[in-house]
Amino acid sequence: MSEKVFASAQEVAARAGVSRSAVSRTFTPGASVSAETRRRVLEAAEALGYHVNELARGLMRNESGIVCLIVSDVATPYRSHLLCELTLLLQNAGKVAMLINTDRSNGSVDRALRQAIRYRADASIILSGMPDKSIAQLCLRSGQRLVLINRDDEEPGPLRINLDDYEAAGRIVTAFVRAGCRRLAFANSEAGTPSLMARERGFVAAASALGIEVFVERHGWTGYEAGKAIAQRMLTRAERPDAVFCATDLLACGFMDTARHQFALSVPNQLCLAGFDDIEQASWSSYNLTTFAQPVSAIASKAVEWLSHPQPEDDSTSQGQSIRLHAELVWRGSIRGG
Amino acid sequence: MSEKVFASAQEVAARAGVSRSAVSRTFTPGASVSAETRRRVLEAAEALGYHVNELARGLMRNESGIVCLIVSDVATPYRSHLLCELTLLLQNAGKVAMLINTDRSNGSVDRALRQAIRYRADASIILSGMPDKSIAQLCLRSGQRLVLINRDDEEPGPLRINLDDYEAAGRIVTAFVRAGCRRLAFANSEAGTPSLMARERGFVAAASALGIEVFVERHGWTGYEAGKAIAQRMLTRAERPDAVFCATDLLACGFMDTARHQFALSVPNQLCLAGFDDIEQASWSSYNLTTFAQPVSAIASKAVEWLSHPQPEDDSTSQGQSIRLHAELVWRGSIRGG
DNA sequence: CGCAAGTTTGCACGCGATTGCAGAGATCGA
DNA sequence: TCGATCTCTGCAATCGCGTGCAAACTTGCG
Repeated sequence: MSEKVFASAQEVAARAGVSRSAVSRTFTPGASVSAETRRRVLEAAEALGYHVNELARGLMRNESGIVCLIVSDVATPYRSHLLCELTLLLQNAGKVAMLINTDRSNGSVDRALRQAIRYRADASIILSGMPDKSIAQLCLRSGQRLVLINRDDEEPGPLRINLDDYEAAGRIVTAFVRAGCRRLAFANSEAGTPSLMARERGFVAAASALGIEVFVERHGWTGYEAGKAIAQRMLTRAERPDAVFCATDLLACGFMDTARHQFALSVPNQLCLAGFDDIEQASWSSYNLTTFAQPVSAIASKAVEWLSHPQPEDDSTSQGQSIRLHAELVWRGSIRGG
Repeated sequence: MSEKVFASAQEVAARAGVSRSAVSRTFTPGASVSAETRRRVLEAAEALGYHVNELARGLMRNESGIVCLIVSDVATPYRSHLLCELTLLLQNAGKVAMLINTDRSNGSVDRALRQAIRYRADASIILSGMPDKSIAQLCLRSGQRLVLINRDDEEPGPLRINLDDYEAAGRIVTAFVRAGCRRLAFANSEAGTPSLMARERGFVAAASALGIEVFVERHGWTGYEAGKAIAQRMLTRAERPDAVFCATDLLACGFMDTARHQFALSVPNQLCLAGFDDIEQASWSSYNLTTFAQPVSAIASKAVEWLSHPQPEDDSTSQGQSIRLHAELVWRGSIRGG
């Protein structure tokens, strides 16, 4: 890694018999170079195996082309799906994605953002966890764009993309009731992220409006295992629920498996279930889960679009923009009727 | 992105009343600075919100700290798991991961590697797809480390990490036969990657050694849907197989679902199944799939270890190293007996 | 106190690029 | 033929940092 290995613009210039500036201009779209010069430069570059050094370019331009993706639980279906979509769009926009994996410990998002700053990332997209306000401020002050996905929050400055979690949760109550269910329950994790809590509140509120009280259980992390554990508890209660809304598809899968294989309950005949995210597994025929679809592509494209276009921040306070997307109900077979 | 926003080492030096070199040395581990100077520098840095510019540093050091991860099908369980593990280890090693998604475009691995070169990545880890030989050569010549995971290939130079796919496939034949199965089949995708083909060859060979002919079907991409489609075809044949080895867990899940829900077959009573990868879903109780575990952590740590340590390339020909890891059979409930 | 050895520190150069500025040609109309 | 205008091109400054080298300072010991 120590010996010099790459041809520099200098050497290309020498070989092509032009100045270094000419080389630079050849590789800068929209710069003024004559066709002849350009040809000779390209030829020399090819011969020498020249590749623009983005580090140096970023240094001068004050724009690295790097976008940081800050995310925990990368291996989770929903997260990896979003990640996939984002990287694809970023690449198309001529940016490059730097992936920072945060665990759930606190302070790890801050470390990630600091890393982003050190590489002078043009922007950061936060898929999980919340940055400390001071760090977020630092990012913003330093001209870095910040996008928060599904982290509803009043932090000023960044772009915030959220779903209508609250309303969606209300809609599923209707579906449950229409299916004849009366003993409603909500399965949540202890994570307590804004979107999860919004789903819970929306569900409870809508049920309450119909005079139904919801049994809420929060347990563990937002995964399959937690779903099993919650089912374990809920289904052994005297007053067993006949409809459960799980805050997440993973929870729902775990719940359904335990309900069927351990309690021999038939879904949806004896128990109605719904989830949220519409991960791939929800459509697998073993689950066939009715759920809400995260508009992953829309989320990703909104984010990238906002990063690419010098967004209209003429808005006086530069208070940041907030986008609210719709989570569509995907009707499958885990609720009666339909 | 245009106005200058960050404090430079220069300004920190001024505020601390020292030279710029002192600042630089303070942030360079192992450099010679007195405790007093260091303190004043750190204080000034804190006050000014100074953060080392890794772009500039990388420029000087000829070592960016960037490692490129080149991968397709990011949203797939196995890939995202590996990705997760890799980024975590890279971060611990003080490197940073640049994610390049090679979906939906051909020649994209080459473009990706070129991108890696332009950012002067210290190394690239290729999880999918094969680079053009000439590009790979370019990477190597330019001092970039190259790691190929599960792309068995005789390309010289890089580190190659592979599993004992061939032997593993042989072991599952034994298990099937012991369970009393005689009509063996192999479900593969058309992808034809080295590891998939090795599994197929190993399976066919081991069966053939026992005088059993294997029915092989290749179809579609390596996912759930392909598994369903293959099951559809295989199970409508006159001579229906009683044991199927799927090249991938995703294929196996699709296969199992179709076998059960559409052909009303009982697994493992009427049909034995096995997969490969040990994705999370394989352990879900709806599938409870017997499969081979990819040693994901081991793969990741081998890769990162090799990148971090100036590996012993004193090996005369610098022919590249090849690591072969063991895929352990995880026995669950989709094969009779055990 | 004097000198050798060791520790810090500052200077100045280089890394590989972009870009404002001004000069050199080229084109064109009168 | 002569400016005037326009297109190219090279010069040199700059971005933020690392590091060899030599000067300055500190320390220890006789």
